[in-house]
Amino acid sequence: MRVAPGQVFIDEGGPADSFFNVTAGTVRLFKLLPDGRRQITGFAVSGHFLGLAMSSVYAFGAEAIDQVRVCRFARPKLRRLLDDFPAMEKRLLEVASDELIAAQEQMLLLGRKTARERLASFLVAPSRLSVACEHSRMRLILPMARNDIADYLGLTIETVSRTLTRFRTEGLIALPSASEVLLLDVPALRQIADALN
Amino acid sequence: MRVAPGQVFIDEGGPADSFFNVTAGTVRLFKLLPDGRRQITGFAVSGHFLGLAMSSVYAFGAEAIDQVRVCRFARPKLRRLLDDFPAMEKRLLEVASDELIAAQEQMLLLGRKTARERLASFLVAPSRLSVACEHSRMRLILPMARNDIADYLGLTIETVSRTLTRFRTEGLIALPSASEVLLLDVPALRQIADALN
DNA sequence: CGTACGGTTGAGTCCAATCAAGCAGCGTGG
DNA sequence: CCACGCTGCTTGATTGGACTCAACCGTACG
Repeated sequence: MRVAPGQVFIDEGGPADSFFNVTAGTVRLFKLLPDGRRQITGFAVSGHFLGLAMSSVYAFGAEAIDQVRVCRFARPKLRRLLDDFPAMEKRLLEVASDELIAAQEQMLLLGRKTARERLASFLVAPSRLSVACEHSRMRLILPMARNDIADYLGLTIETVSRTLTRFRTEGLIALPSASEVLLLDVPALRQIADALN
Repeated sequence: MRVAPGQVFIDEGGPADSFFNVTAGTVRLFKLLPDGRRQITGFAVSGHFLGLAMSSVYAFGAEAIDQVRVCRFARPKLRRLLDDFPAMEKRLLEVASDELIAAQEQMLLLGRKTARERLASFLVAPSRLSVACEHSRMRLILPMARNDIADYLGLTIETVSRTLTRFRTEGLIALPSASEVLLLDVPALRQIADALN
């Protein structure tokens, strides 16, 4: 199934009749408040499972950031698949367990870290697949916009922008273009992320 | 296994060699930053599973709030148990899935809700087992201190206190004692919690 | 060339944090 | 029994980091 950029293919509160496996592109997962405030709970890239919530309605929405491809399984089909391959269940438990750990890390970030620490954590997150990586440097391509980063980190777009330019003036990063970040001092950023100062 | 109040029985970063099932009391699960900032990621009461993280080290700490009893399984024993009873695996997946949903809800709270909304959410949370419940009122007994509530909601103890007294002056709650809360207008609190105003 | 959109930058505000007293409950020991 | 100190909670005054509001900039695109 192909999903165009900006298209919502899971809507929060809707009947959870399907299960997805992302095979290409980047997806944002989010929750909304009635007045429009949004919290992005995570980004899903190739390989991620979506909608493994064993509940009747989706607890979050999912929207394609760029061109996305997903494998869609109807819920009964998934059930049969799980019955036929018990190893699949074990795998899903592992995945859920990893996501739980990531979620707890994110709670720490949202509840207790400063804007500076949040941005640093975001940049050096292990999930962030670097394009190029030489000694203590790394080149990142961010598929998401500032808006998404802000809603992921519990900040505003302005604070994200300001904090990034501050990192730039401090020589910690470079910003060749809006969607590209060069980490010039990964150890320093990691130190900020973990509040070791 | 009995755990005395205040005793840490899972420490973050320690080798994850055991799996626990809480059978009595209340446990706080938390993550720490090097400078002492704490985020409580959840409270576990009777029936909750702990340490199902399929990783080699615990991603969070666990500490008894009051007198706690837990069932402890060594990791290999759990493995055998899962192999013998595949239904157990299914059950664990359900549990993990539910916790993931709760974690996402908490991310929304921590990232986007105001102090007022956070406290209201905390008070009317479905997990909160009411002692007495008549029409739109409810009596709660909180096993945790203000400190724990603050660290759970990403606030300070002072803000928790102030917000609760504000609810009191507004006639939404009563505070017979520090560990007791009477919800006088659950619908109104629910409305605040979900930002429907 | 003009418009639109995403990002940056600046000025001012505000909500929650910090700093600092006070207060109430409670177990201890004189 | 009551002063004492301890601990947890509340309340007040002030600060500050992130938000809000607003202008500006640059790139993409019709």
